[in-house]
Amino acid sequence: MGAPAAAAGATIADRVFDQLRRAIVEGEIPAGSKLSEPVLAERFAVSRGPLREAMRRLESSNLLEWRANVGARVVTLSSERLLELYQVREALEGMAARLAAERMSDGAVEELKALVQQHGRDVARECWQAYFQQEGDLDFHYRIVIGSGNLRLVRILCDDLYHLARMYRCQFGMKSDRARDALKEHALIVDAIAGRDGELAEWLMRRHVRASCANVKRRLAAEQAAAGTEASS
Amino acid sequence: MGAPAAAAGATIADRVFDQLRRAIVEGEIPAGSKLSEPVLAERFAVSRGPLREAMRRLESSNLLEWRANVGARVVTLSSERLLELYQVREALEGMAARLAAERMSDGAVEELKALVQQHGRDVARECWQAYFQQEGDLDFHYRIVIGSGNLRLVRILCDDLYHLARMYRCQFGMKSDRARDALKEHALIVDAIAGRDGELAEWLMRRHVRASCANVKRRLAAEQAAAGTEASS
DNA sequence: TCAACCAGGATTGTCGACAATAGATGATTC
DNA sequence: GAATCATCTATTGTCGACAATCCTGGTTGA
Repeated sequence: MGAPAAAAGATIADRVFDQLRRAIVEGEIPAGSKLSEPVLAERFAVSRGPLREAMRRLESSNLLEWRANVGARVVTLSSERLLELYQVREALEGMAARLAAERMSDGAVEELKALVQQHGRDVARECWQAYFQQEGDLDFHYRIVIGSGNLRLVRILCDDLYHLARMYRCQFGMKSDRARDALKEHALIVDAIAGRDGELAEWLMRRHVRASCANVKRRLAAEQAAAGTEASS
Repeated sequence: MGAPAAAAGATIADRVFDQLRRAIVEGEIPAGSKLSEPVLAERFAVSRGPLREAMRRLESSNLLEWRANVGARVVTLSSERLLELYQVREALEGMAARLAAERMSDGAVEELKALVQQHGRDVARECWQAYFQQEGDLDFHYRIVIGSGNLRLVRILCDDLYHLARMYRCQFGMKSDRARDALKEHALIVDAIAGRDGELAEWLMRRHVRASCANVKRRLAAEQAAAGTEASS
């Protein structure tokens, strides 16, 4: 699910890649901080070779920024970049929904329906809320992207962007106060996909992503304002 | 323009990255072929360390496929993958056009207009045709993506997808028999951007990409058919 | 004859050491 | 006292060698 594991016949570089990514995404290594190769090599008990390979891959995933002869830093999160991320997601997930409506197998559509119903029960019970619901949300989006049958789309979204999105969630501490609305939107999207209406599915998905984005914007603005009054008091 | 150069204070791995990418994109190293680290290290006169780093980056750019303990292969081009690429481009470049219409500076819009007019003159003269026009096409799309002001979009399209697109062009030997139509579509897109009509710009850009895709599909089908008769004759 | 098994060779993965570069520290000069 | 420059240290970039793994071909057994 959370896709942590390095594959079976994995190499050291693979393992370090996973571990380091987790540490960065979850904020254990703070955003913007410098990564020292000797330090990390010791921490993971590997030599610098595999470590550098892992870091290079993290760089390609847009989690690290590399400067020649200087070193690597964890990317700094900013609200601008977060909004950029939402714009890209809107475009790509919209396309994914359209394709999924056209090509997803009937079985997969049924599973998707079941998933949304399960989420509905979870939200109604209002118990596991926040974090768990978040994972559920990701699961929903994952399935549609995979259902698109477009491997390049899957790569871009699942291998790169979703990790970044998770990083923002972890570090900006976003709990989902939008679960109820989001769930409704999910249900509509599933209906469109089940009805094989690609155009509608895309439109709904794009609106859904924009709504998430607007919610985040609102929260950021509120935070900003709170910080402002705090500073001036 | 073609963005070949490794930056000034570049490292060996950077240089090898650029050279190797060029060799792969232009088909000097054939698609699907295996890359031997010792052989390549000798060819570029570097040790395997920087070479492996370059290869890892090529892998992240989706130009290589890596299997642990086995080695790296150049990706194999297929028509399915090409169509996938067009779908992703449609989504992303559509979004780019929308954002460009909203945020591109007036100066940049003027330059874009001038570019399209220049292309118009080139096509009318019908001299440099094919290759040059192709580069011109890429230039047009580049500018719009950059004009979107969305750095993540720029990265995905310019750093990865466009190289792949160029690889298909080089190796499927696609000459542009669509220059005239494409040019008209470009002109419409520029008008929409200049009119700050984001929705229209997106719609036009998506249609433009779909038209390119349809053209490629037609050609592939024709090739397929030709190969079929050839085989049965 | 065919399948499974077992070296042999070659390639990839990993490591530690050396070279080159950037940034910091302190001395010198205006 | 501040700015500049030289030196010095720590980090990164690169290399060659060793260890682990996979593919190939031949061999043996049923």
